[in-house]
Amino acid sequence: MATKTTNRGVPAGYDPSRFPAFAVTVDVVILTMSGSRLHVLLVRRGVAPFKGMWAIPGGFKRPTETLDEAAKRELAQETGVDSASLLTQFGAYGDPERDPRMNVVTVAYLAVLRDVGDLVAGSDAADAALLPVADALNGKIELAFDHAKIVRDAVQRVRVDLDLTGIATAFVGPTFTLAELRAVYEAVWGVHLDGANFRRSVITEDGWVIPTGRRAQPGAPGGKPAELFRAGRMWKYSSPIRRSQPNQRRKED
Amino acid sequence: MATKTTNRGVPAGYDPSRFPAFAVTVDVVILTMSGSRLHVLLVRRGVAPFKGMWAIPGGFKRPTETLDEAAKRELAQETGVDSASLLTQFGAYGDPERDPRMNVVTVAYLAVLRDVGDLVAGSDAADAALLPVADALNGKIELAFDHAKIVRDAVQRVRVDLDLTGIATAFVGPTFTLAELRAVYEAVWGVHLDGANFRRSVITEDGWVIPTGRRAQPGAPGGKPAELFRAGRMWKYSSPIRRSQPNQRRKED
DNA sequence: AGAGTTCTTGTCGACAGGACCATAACTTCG
DNA sequence: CGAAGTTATGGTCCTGTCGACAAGAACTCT
Repeated sequence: MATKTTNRGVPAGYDPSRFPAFAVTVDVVILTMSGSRLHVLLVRRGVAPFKGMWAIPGGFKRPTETLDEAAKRELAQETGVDSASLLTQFGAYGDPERDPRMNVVTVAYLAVLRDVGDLVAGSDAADAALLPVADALNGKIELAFDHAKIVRDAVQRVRVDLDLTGIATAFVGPTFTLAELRAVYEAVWGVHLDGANFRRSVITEDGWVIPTGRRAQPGAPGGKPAELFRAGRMWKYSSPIRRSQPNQRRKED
Repeated sequence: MATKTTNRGVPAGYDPSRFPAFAVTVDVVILTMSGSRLHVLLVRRGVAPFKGMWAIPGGFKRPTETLDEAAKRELAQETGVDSASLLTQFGAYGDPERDPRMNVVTVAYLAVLRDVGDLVAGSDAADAALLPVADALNGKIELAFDHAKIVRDAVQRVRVDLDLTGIATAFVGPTFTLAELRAVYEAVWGVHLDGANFRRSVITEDGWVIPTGRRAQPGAPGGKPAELFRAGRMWKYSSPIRRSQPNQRRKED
């Protein structure tokens, strides 16, 4: 236990010049809202292993690009969207047996898009689909590799980011109603928020939402047409809405 | 732009069987409290590149171990501590030029320890030291590779974890005074917390701190001896103290 | 026109959290 | 030993925040 390390912690008997080689991939969990529920973009694998199963899109990192650039490239290839601002790295996965073919370490990114539906249509419909995250989390949809855990971690991350950053605006369009924005918080957190209180929290202090003067078309059952807003500058730093009960006070140990 | 991808997003003209090889390392940012200030464990590099500069400890991941196991092994090698519970992965770094020798992707972990001082003494004193994180962040200490950014991200992470998890108890010993616990929040967040209000927040609801009946020895300037507590079960889920002003309301855009 | 739905404004009360003061219990110094 | 200084602990007060709830406004459908 006295074998101390000076140079980057290389233990005795381990030759640093003959380092083990890994494949490095970048996987992207693409989340979006569809029908007031959270959805994830999945692709169906055409080759073994896990042939025919659903998986999150991804690919090899190239030696000349950064991890962020690789994620941006994968996102553009899969959806055609070129927006790096809502790409967030949230984890790395390197279990030895996670890929039966070889040693592969993957770095996972989270991308939040609004209405990716029409973009998926550009791809082969049989290969890519928008599926509810609830089905992926409860095992109703079986995912290849360790992608179930990756999706679970991504949802966990977006839950936290929702009251730490302004990621909520990435789910909605350039203009939006407060009900649309509220639906994001409700779907991701799985809670119910009072519409009146939500409006007050967002409206009172300025910098969060800016009224456009226009109004949205009411839905099928009618109702008063909602005001249309666009995001203010304050969303870049945090969210005006905070999760009420972050501590669950569970009974079990 | 129509080159669609079906199998894990491998683009046309890119042979997946000849994937680029990377070295994968695991670096550990070891944080601890020393004199009411946040400190980080750094080692001095003995070989090129960046010979003589400070760096965070780390080493190659082995093909047979997971990333978490590699981080745990590195932590044990560096400090002798074998406690996996406070090891948290917080980022992956893979810029092509981050290591001038070869393509290396590193996965960064955060470890929070109490009083690592005596453990460092077991190592060669000239090679490892506990230095204030403030000096590493403001550039007073120049770090090798992109380790300055890694340390910055680690501090950012522990700031967030402090009001989302019970990581505060990892900084203090098995028994502690409320002043010690408060010092953790104050040092990491850089704020001042009222001692009386802090006590009330932690004491009122039970499950957070459990009185041991004993009292601590007062320091040099005297003062009433403080009660000694140990951590309750609620720390496993969240923290009783939350950051007051998460939104800075900055003027600039 | 009337019922149903959604959006929007208003009111009220509970509660958490910060500022502040007073007291207790220890130290060191004169 | 007494006085001054320091820290811990308990108490009060006050303000702002947040949730529940009620009521009106504006639309769609039958």
